Amino acid sequence: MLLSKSCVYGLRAALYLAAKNDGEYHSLREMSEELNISFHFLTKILQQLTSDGLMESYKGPNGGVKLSEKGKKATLFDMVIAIDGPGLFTQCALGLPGCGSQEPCPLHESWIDTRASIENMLRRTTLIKIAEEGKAKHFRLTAEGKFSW
Amino acid sequence: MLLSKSCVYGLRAALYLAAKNDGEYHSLREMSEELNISFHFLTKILQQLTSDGLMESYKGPNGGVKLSEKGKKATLFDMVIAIDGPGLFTQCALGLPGCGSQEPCPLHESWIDTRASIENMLRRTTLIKIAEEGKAKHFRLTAEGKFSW
DNA sequence: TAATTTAAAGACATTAAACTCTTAAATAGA
DNA sequence: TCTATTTAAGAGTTTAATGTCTTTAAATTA
Ligand code: FES
Ligand code: FES
Repeated sequence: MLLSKSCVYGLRAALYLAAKNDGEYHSLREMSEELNISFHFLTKILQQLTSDGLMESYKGPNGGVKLSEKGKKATLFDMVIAIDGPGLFTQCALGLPGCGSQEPCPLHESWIDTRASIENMLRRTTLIKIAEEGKAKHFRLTAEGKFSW
Repeated sequence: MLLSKSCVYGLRAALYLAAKNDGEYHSLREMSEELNISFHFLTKILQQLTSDGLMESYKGPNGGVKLSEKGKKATLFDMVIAIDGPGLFTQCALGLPGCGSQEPCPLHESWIDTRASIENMLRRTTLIKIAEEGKAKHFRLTAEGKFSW
């Protein structure tokens, strides 16, 4: 898969929060149930996004997480970088160490173009924008489509 | 990573054979040493390509593997399908089961375009063509660049 | 202060990918 | 026929990703 499971779960959760778009904290329990993601696993992932500054968390009753100001401006690219790191956008298609025009592998020229088109696609869209669209068009965010924006 | 390690190793080996472009069988021992790939692991991968008809193998002294006729016409896409399967070209970017315009996820429209551009990139080039270019321009095929076409 | 709710942190378990080893089967050549 | 060479097949191991559980810390409510 292009993105790791952690990354996909993080994205779904971020889109959930972006769709709510209230300033409220939403608990991980609520989100894990709505989105059909393991509670503890989701916790791990969102901790990472919180420490990365894309989300803010609050402990105690009525606590939870919400998008930070930074998170509200974030693109899908920012999310992928935060969770999976930059590898997808920097690594050689043949897995060779270092990827550059200095000592390219046979796939280099083709791959850097394709890689850039993936990156552009992810940079193009903010969480908020895609969540608004999802809400308007009733796109699905879970396996069963049972989640309603 | 976009492609699995198995897939990358398979590609490197296929490019090795495509570059030789003699009708000869090349032993797995030779290839694993030239390409810095674990002998036994490479064996597994090439067995798969052989049973898929992209390569032919021959046992005994002076045996080994070579590209089949099908393999000589094969593109990078054919190789990826043979080793990693079609998932990359069919699956939902958010990991949801089934991916189609029937019940799209919020990334669907963006993703199918990007996915197609990956697929086109891989379909565009045959092993032979890319190996010829690699040979002509002395591109590297191993970590240290020690392999010489 | 005490009880409850929630995230944080980290240990632990499971699974799938990556890698290794051993034995069997086919072929060639002495 | 015997031995060496090579792929085939399959079992076994290691490692990294994924998923679960327990304990701790912070905040709220009573
Ligand atoms: S060196 Fe291989 S893709 Fe750049
Ligand atoms: S449904 Fe998600 S990418 Fe097609």
